[in-house]
Amino acid sequence: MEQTFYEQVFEVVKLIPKGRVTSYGAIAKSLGAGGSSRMVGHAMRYAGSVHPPLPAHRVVNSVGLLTGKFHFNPPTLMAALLENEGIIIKNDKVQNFTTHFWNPLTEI
DNA sequence: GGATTGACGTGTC
DNA sequence: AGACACGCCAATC
Repeated sequence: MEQTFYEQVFEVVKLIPKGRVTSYGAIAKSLGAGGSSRMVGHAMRYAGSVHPPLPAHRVVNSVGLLTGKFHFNPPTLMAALLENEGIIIKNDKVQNFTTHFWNPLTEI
């Protein structure tokens, strides 16, 4: 099986350290997708379909907004998990986003 | 099989 | 600094 774009996305997401978050665009860039950041979002939609549920709660948009929180089982689960990892969520938004940001381009 | 939407990002006004 | 517009490509209708 060739590593599809989605599998690579899953791999990167799984590599996100605990207490850290990243953005769709950063993942897309690290995979060479560049502007195809939306593909990362589509890949995340498969997060609930894959066997090991991906820590999709660690993936937010470029401003640290929990855009996909409504796709979680209880929509509040995303913020709850992030807060459980020491990340502050306010107004469905990651506080100190740049501090908790995990750059796959650099850390991978 | 064409048209629309979408867990987004970046550039421009 | 906030709001609007465009692009990217896949999945769904």
